[in-house]
Amino acid sequence: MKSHSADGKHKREKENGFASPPRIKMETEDNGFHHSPKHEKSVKRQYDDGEAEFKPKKVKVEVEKKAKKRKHEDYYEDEEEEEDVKPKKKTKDKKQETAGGKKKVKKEPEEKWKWWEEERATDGSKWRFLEHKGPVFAPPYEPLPGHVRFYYDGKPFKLATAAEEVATFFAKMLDHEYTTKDVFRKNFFKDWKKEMTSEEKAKLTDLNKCDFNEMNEYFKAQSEARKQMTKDEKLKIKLENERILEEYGFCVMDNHRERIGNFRIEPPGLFRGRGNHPKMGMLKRRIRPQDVIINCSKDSKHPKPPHGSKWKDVRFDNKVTWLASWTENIQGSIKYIMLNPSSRIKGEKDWQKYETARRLKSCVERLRTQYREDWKSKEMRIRQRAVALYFIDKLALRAGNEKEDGETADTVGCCSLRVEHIKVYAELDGQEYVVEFDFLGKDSIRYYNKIPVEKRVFKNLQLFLENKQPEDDLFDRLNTSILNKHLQELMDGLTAKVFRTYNASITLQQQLKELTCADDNDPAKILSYNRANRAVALLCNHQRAPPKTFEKTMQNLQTKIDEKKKQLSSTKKEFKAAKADAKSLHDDKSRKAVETKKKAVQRIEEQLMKLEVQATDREENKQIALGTSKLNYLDPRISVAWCKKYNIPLEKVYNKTQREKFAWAIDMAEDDFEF
DNA sequence: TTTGTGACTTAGTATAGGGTAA
DNA sequence: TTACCCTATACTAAGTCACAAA
Repeated sequence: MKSHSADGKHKREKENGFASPPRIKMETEDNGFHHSPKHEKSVKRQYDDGEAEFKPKKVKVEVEKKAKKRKHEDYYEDEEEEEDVKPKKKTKDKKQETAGGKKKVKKEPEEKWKWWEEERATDGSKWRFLEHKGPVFAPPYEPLPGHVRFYYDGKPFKLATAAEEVATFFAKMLDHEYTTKDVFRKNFFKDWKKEMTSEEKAKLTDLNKCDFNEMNEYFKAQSEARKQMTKDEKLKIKLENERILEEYGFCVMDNHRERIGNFRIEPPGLFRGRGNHPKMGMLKRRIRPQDVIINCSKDSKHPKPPHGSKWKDVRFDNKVTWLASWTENIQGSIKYIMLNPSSRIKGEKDWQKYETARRLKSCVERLRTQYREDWKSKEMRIRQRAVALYFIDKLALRAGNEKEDGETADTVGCCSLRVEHIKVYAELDGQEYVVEFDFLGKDSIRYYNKIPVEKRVFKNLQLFLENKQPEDDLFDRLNTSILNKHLQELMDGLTAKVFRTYNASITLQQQLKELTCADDNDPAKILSYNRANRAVALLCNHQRAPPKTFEKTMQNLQTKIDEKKKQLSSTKKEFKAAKADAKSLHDDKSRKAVETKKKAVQRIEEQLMKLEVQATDREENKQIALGTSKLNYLDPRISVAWCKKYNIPLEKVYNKTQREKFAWAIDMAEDDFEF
């Protein structure tokens, strides 16, 4: 492929050259050149450094030069490529008109922007030009029709709009287990009261006397009606959604039209934390324009707030990647509108992440030697640090920041493990020095594991546990900040989470090597791939609730398999009979019949084996989620290389979205890529 | 040194919608 | 053509980590 495929050549660079940002205001230099409405067709930029070494640290001036150089080209390519998905915009500004003037040939091979072949900014700026239309707000509340009533203590009770809206949030969730939980109900009722008029407040004093059933039925009927809509009605909605996507779903960042990840503001509703969340049921309030901060370039066409409203603020900060933000009322944290994973800004970062992990690969043995040594340290803090690091490395645990208690579910990671989360056994089931982990991690997913550890680790753990209560910290002299500072000293850019990325990717690579048989057919190879992926998901503890229809699905599959088996045996019989015929008749026709039957047997055998593979795959996947590791931990170049090596269509491994996200890897990885 | 904040990545689940079997 | 099933996508919560402020 590319002579300048990046693999292995960039190891030493500071990944994407974003050194820590000297605070330079840039907007003024920016000066609008990005708008340039020229429409010379994108003659793909030729690189002076065609021989490919990606020069990591160009000085800023050079970056600018390049930017200027391509300013007329790129934006319009994107216009072309979007085209088969979206209806072309008719009106709009000058650039679009000029662009629209070009003849579009639909089936023309698309030319995608290869940002990974371009220089990256080194001054800490994330973009030079940013224009967008702002977020889409949740639709206003539509009061219930008169016949849908809320009852209190068995009698209809008319709620004012504010309280009614919040009541509908609860009504919609009635079938959910959440609404039976004490904490949820308590939080809900408290927040609901805040929305009530004084009369309502006086009257409605007991949630148990509130009857939301009629409302619940109404919403169910509505969703049923939506399903029953005619094709035409559905199409109308679809087109409207496409129109909104077209208008609000994209921005222009540095000459390129890029897809926004989440352009809709989160609608109001009841907060549903995960696990045992102390704030479940609280009211997530409606976000209005005056809550929203817009970020764009000064010289762009600023987004207009909805009629009669104002933004909270409009800023021009190109040191960040977000387009809009607001503060959410449950935890007081900030929510952002950002770009899609297929965008340059996300892709660059992703690529960088894997390059950091690959750098860890080249020094991980040194670090392991070091932490082993540290197990013997005289200092408690160093021993703790070393044991924690061992867990992070060996078990791919998360760092484990401290959390404010009472504010969130009680979950932990490595540094925040408590005494109650581990048990140590000098001997267990015939193994020496076993540690048993049992704790809730991110998203309150349980981590349970029993592993034998080295004797020194074991002795250290015993020491850490001495004289402590169950609720005490296991590593009382350690936190993520201390750990990461240490890691930073060991390798530039190293943090705890790099180990997860590294171990996940290296595991995939090893497993693929181990499991793939060149002689297998495609389905078997793909099963091997999925198994390799599964090994990683297991390592990272990526779980999912078994799909509700799991049992049924498996049953259906089994039925199919049984039928296929029957079909196979009868076809085999026919094959035998045909052979017998041919033997006695010796004519062409019967010989042909033998061939036909033979092929039929083969075909059915193949189908059967496909089904069986599918069943195995599914069964093994029951409680394991592959998506998370595939999307966030596995260097996509490993998968691309594997597909190339074994001639497996990439679509078998990555769906469309994933291929878009990993376009950089697909373009640059050859079959010999080594992580 | 500790605490808080902001930006960004990672996470599981709900649901829309497209394909397929009946 | 409809019902069903499954996948892709949308959604948003919950982490990590750097840096600033106290």
